[in-house]
Amino acid sequence: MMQRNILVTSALPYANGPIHLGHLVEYIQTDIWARFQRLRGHRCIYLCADDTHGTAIMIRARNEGRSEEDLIASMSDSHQRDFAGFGIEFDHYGSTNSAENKELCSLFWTALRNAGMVAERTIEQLYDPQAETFLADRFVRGTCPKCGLTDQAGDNCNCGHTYSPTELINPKSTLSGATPVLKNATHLFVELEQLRQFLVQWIQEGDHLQSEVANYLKGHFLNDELRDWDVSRPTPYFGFEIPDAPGNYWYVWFDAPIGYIATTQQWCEANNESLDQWWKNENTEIHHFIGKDITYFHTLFWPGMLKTAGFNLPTKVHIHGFLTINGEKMSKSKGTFIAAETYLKYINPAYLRYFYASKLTPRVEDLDLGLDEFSQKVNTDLVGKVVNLASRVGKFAQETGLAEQYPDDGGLFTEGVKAGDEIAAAYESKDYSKAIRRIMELADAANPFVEHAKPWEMKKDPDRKDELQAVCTVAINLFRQLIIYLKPVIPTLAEQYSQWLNEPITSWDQSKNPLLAAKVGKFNRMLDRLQIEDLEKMIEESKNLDQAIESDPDSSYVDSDQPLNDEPISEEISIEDFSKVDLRVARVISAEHVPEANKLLKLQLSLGGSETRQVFAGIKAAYQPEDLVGRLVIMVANLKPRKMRFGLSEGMVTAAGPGGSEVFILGVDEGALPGQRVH
RNA sequence: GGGGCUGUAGCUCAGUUGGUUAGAGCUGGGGACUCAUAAUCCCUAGGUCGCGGGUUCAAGUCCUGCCAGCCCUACCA
Repeated sequence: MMQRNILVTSALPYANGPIHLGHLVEYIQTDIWARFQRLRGHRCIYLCADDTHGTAIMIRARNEGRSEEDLIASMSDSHQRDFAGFGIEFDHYGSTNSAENKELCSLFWTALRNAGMVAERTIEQLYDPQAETFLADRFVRGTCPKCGLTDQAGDNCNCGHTYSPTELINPKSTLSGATPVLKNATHLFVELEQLRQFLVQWIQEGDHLQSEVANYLKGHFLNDELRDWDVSRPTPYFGFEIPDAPGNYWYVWFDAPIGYIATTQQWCEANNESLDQWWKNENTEIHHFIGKDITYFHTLFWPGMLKTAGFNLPTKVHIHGFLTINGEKMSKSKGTFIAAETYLKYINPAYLRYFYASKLTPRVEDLDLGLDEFSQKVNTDLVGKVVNLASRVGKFAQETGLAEQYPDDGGLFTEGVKAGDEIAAAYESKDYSKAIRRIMELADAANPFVEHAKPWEMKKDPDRKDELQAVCTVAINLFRQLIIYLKPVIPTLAEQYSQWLNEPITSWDQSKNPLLAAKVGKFNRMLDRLQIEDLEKMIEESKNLDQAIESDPDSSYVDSDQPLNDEPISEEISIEDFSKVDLRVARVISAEHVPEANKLLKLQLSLGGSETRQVFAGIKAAYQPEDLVGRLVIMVANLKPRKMRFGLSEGMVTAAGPGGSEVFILGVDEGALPGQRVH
């Protein structure tokens, strides 16, 4: 077999938050693929790094009163600890804030300049004179220029209008509360349109992308002229200063993917390898694993940059969907926003690796972690079928050892060898669910063999010792085959096997020949059943963690300042101003979905007696209609009715939260009656 | 509104280039065994393959229309 040289990466996690189960969908699937390739005898290096630059890091470091370097160093430690906990085995873990990365950024930059692809344009942007920084749209709030609503986001208003932050009336910086001023800033743009022909071809030919991704790009980007990409940010910015444009920094998404190469270089230096061997060599494969949210950075900009700078293009960009838990988006309040660290306290990481593998397909689909399904699958498959096979012959085998010749097993082992090719093909094409399915079919065939042979009867008859040895030899070799096939997913199980039989598993091909004439050590329990209670504890702790997040342990009521930062307090008003708003207690008497609307529920609210109001509320993602009926809510009763596509909305239901599924309706303590005014 | 993906047994999914009575695992029901982590084994139930057209000797599989779900995008709050 020809040995392939394969370089694999996962997306670089951003250094402003801990690793959670959603991230792990990616790192686990990449790790499985890399381990599989190595087991098959290929050269495969798996590289990753922290993504460390940008405004968010700068602001956070500022808020925490420490340097950016300090922040990213501690974040990198915690990321690497979490990854190690899940058995993610990087050949090297770097940082985008490295000397190597800086140098490579210059190299890419020069190439883009030389290719005549960099354009300079002055744009007018809001600037916070107090924080001394330019403000991205999301850091500005103010009054909507179209409808006059106060405290609206920098790029769009609750009234539905979109605009530029420069059009906002009375804008405020969310960083300092200061009034931003308009300031000219020169930005540098990469003219991607120049590479259009190349990109169109690269995207649609050569199987670099899943077909649905190629279609998506074709429909969304390639139909129109490719817009210039703004790759510079004026000072202050945490990142690398652009050498030929002092006072300007490369935008974080410029230097992040270059981090793949910089990390390779660090690895090369440590291992006496040449970078060109990996990144300028047509015999090397480059595989990026990423989530669907960062598709266009990796499928448009990145290939464009690589092409221009003369590096290898990705052989394949593998794109996956998001994680849902029990069919819903991860939610902090429901305790399903589970940090890697929290999971590790309660549950064996091998189980998550197995479960993800059993659900992953080559398509860009969201993966659902149903907690009941999770425990059931782990317990029936891994414990009941796989490990049980070894467990049930463990004691006998310790006495008999393995036979010199492989006994007649009715063709089971040979079947397993045949299946091995299919399983390998499934791993290769990232169809892990298929691989797992085939492996479990083998396990399903193995247990009846032991059952029908009845080794426990042989054990009672000294004359049948050879038969007993034969049964053990078969059972252990079938188990061994399973373990080898599962090794990319659950390497720890292979290690346990190796200790037991004193045989290291280093190659996929070991599955083709049975282990014979070997001593068998004492069998130790390999996996415990997954307890529902542990899952419950994990959820409970995740809920608490959310409430206590980043709080001072000495104080029980230290809440994050994030909400206030996101949305600062509005300008002062008089009591008369407030009294204009007529808030009323109302009872939800009916609630239903609006078929054509994505976010709206249609509510009928009763103000007591025969007074009712029809209100459309953007809470579909957060509430089920049936859960609302009967509840008391607080409504704005004198709001001018608004005609919507779906009907007339005669008021507004009050709620807090950023939106989407994070919406929390205001309630009222017991005793309040519909129609009563809120004073 | 535009684009994409999906829709097969209660649940999770297989169904190869269209070819005989549509499959598996789990769950459910009945039985057996005791080597094994209340594990295992045997038997069994259960499907108008989202719906309607069309192509074909033959369609879960191809074409088309519709419906539903999810995602992206736009609009709407």
